[in-house]
Amino acid sequence: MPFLLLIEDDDAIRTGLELALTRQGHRVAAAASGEDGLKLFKEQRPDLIVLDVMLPGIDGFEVCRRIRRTDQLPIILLTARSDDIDVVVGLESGADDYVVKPVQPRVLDARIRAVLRRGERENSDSSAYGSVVIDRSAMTVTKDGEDLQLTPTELRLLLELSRRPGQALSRQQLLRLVWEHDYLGDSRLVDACVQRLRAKVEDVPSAPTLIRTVRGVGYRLDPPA
Amino acid sequence: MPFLLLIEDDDAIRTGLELALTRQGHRVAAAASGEDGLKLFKEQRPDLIVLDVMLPGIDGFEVCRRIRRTDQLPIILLTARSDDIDVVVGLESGADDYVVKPVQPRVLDARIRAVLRRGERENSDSSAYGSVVIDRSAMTVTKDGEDLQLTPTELRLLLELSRRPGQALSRQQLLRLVWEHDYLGDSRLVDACVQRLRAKVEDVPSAPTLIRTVRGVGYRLDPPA
DNA sequence: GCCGACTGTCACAGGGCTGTCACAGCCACC
DNA sequence: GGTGGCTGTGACAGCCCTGTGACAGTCGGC
Repeated sequence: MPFLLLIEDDDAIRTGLELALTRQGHRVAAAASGEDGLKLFKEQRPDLIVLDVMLPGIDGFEVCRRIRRTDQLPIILLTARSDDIDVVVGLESGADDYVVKPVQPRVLDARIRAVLRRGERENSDSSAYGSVVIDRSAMTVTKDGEDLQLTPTELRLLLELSRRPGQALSRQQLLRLVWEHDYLGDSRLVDACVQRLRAKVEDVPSAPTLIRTVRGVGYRLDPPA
Repeated sequence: MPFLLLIEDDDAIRTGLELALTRQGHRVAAAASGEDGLKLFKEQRPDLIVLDVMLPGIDGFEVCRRIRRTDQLPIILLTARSDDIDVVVGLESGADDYVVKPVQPRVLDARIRAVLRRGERENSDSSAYGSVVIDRSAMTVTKDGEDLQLTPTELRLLLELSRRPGQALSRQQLLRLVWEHDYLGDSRLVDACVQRLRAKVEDVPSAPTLIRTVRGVGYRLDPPA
């Protein structure tokens, strides 16, 4: 049974979600502030954290960053504002997913299960996307059983994308993850690498089904149907 | 029935994993610190160790190194941080596998069984890679039945590679495993030894099929098809 | 349908990575 | 002390990778 920590200052929402998530088969601990949340996190070591962004005192982003300094457990951000700024800041502070309030408990539940499943897959050595199989320990990628000769950068790009299947990653994020650069002027660096990767990985590179473009954001690796 | 030693300081995680692993048919001993773990290891001689990295006092890497000085039993590292640094340091300190927390018990169970299976194969006195046969008890390597006169370093390199067939090992890792050095400047040490080994082992040294180069990473011994 | 913004594509030059080799120190063994 | 084999080093060359910038193509909003 997954053990969740819910950090949310609004009493009504917190109590409601706590009840709903418990009913859906999770074990739930709850905190009403960032400080309490961090304390509870250290004491109880949950499997996953659901974290409100707007908190009195330490805000959600900061809580997220502090946890990320030492731990890698999944974090889902809960935000009342749906604008893209929050999403980007949130993901960059290390969250795995975000959900916009008001949220239906079963939507949140679905996200929770998805993120936990993703974690399980990451722990496995190889993952398959259609005919493409990524073997993390051999550091090889095969398609229909044949070895794809990926270059180091292409491989790193694919590995980072595959760590977050279904999640859109901005060029900025990819630049940080794959190239360890901070600033991407308006160069086509990421696009060019994606193009090269597609040429090797996709059946029809001009109509990609694995590595999808998310217009205005970046790219996303689609999980198998 | 496999006998495991679990070394983990967090009471909740330790108890939880102990219970889960017992249910999955393992016999489990548990320790809450590196010191206790080493003591228990010497007393009880488990088949495999599951070892947390972040421990008070002696940390997991150090525990791993100390055990490796005398013993070759499989060790699985448990780490909260998923960044590559830890993974690399972990494998260099002699671990056989690592798992990122939070971990689902059945994922850990799968890893344990995989590592044990691999161990069985390794402990068998000889393994064959195509026409090349490694005889561990005689410490000889033959090709098409003829004895290959490998030098000590070449032999150690081949043995380390063959401990993890199909897994890419970085130059850094190989340096630690084979030479017990810490720093590889930009010397060609590993490459040179690989070259010499290939000259003796491969059919066509310029087109190696056994010891493959993993560009940007290092080398990998390909298991027979 | 038009326009602007965004993305795909490509060729090229520079550079990083690896394979290769000769050589010198070192060690063990005579 | 001599000898021979083993090993690490550094230089070098070649190849492949990679980032860039220009341009074309595409998408979405109006």
